[in-house]
Amino acid sequence: MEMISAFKPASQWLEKLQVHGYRLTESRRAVVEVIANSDRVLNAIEVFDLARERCASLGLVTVYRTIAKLEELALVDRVHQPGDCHAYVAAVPGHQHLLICQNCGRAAYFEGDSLEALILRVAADSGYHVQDHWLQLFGLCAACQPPAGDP
Amino acid sequence: MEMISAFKPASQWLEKLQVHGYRLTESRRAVVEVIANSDRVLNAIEVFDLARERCASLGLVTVYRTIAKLEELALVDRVHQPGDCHAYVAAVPGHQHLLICQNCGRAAYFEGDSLEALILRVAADSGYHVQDHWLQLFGLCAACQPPAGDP
DNA sequence: GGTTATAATGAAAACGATTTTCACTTTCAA
DNA sequence: TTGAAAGTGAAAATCGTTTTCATTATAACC
Repeated sequence: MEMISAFKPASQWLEKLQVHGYRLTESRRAVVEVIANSDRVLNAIEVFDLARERCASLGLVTVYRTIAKLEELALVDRVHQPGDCHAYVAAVPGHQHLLICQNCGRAAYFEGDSLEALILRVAADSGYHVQDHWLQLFGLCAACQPPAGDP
Repeated sequence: MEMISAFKPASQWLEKLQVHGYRLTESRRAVVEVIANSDRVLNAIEVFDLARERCASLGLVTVYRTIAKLEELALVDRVHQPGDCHAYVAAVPGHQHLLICQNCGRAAYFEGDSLEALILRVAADSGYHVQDHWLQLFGLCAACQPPAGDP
């Protein structure tokens, strides 16, 4: 199994925005670069703070509006975590399962193909028509784990 | 695989509240009965509306406060869904995977033991120390599916 | 390059869900 | 029965997010 990192060149995102009729602005560029270049989940305020380093006049409203467009174009996924449903990550097409560090927010996607049999079985047993699923793992990334032998 | 329904006698919940030093009041009883007797996910307003049928003077604030206590005692789980992270269901100890109807909110728990191998593999590949996981299936329960042959 | 329609902007106001504050009421142990 | 403390509902405060609106910037067209 390979782990898939979420890095995507911001230029591709900007191009996709343009292709869909959206204009390229300084504010938008700043927001896109922050999210596209991050390997962590970020909420609106975090994006705002990071993006203002590139575009001081940026407003929080524009962060929300840009995130909404990026979600619409499937460039960004909204991430739900215990105690926080307001984070976003760069999406990776076709790999919908996330592994998230509960300390630093670092995120990695992985494939979960072995779920199919389980889902079929649950559908058969329950009578539900299963349309979608979420599998997410939470823990500590390598950098955030306490050194071995610590109390 | 067996499907586990979430029914729990409200009296057990009330007893557990009492054991933990919480007092039994009419408002609290009404909230507890609504959630304990529902097989669907409910948000605060839905609980409020249903519980007021038993306790007309009930305030929305008390709904929130009671839900918080029930979560703390692991009697209720907060449910995250695409587009709504503010629903609650009666918890079932030891079975943490949910199947939720996106039409009526009916919820069932199921076991997902086959996940263990997957989680171990992801942990080994990624270097993460995996502490928790969410597996949720979304779809339509038997009652909410359109009749076969419909367009 | 200049012009122009319109998309995008930020500030302020509005919004909805949740939490806090507070004066009053209820529970329950002594 | 009594009294300390927990619990209550209403109102106000708070938080994150969305809407409104007058202004600015973009990019297609000349």
